[in-house]
Amino acid sequence: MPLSRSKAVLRAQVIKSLAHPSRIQMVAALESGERCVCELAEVVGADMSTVSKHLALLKSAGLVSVEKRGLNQYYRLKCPCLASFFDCVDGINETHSKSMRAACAR
Amino acid sequence: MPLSRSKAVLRAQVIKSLAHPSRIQMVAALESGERCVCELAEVVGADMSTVSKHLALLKSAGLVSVEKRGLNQYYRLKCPCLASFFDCVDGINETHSKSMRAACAR
DNA sequence: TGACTACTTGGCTATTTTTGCAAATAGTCT
DNA sequence: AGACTATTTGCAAAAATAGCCAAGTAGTCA
Repeated sequence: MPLSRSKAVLRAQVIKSLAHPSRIQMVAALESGERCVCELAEVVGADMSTVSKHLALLKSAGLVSVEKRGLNQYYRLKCPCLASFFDCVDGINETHSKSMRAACAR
Repeated sequence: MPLSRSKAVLRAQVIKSLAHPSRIQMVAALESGERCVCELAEVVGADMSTVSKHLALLKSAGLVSVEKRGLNQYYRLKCPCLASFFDCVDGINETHSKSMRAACAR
């Protein structure tokens, strides 16, 4: 039985939220602990308003949570499985770049 | 040390290739074995040309490989880790929908 | 209260992605 | 060769994303 469209849409919402280099860098930064928006803006080198929108996306996908302390909003990862998720992605890239090199050498 | 931009871009290429409901349905269908383009078009309910383009994307990201036999192009998954990848995604969705319900009940 | 800092939101433009139709390509079969 | 099937490619329109600036909100601190 094929995966239903609605389940595919739910998966896509989460995956889309990770489908941007800046958001991937932000998540990677959050793997070592919570960060406020301006720290993440520093990490990715973008306008704070842009970073804030990226974070809103990650939040609505359920990947991060926020806590306000003083003037700052501290974002943190909600889900411990992302490390293995990225391992899988990196593995695909390694395999793929190898097969690309082999194809070019041919 | 933060994740470099170039590594984040590489990860994003793979993740983007999965960031669409139709492509997710296609990958799910391929989990039970190879499929030709017209079978996958049936699964997602889209024009075959559209499906062909989705598949080209998955291929260039290194997720699938193709083999031509007769008139058909048979696509298959290149990477066994996708199941756990989607488990992680589904887990995020479950956690998130629970917290959404809790927020609404409040 | 007023100045200041951290952040979010609105608005706008630019870019990227998605889609189907039509045309081109490639293999099969008589 | 000619008809037929499966797939890919070119094109153009529509939709979704990303980015920045400016303006608004909220907490802090003198």
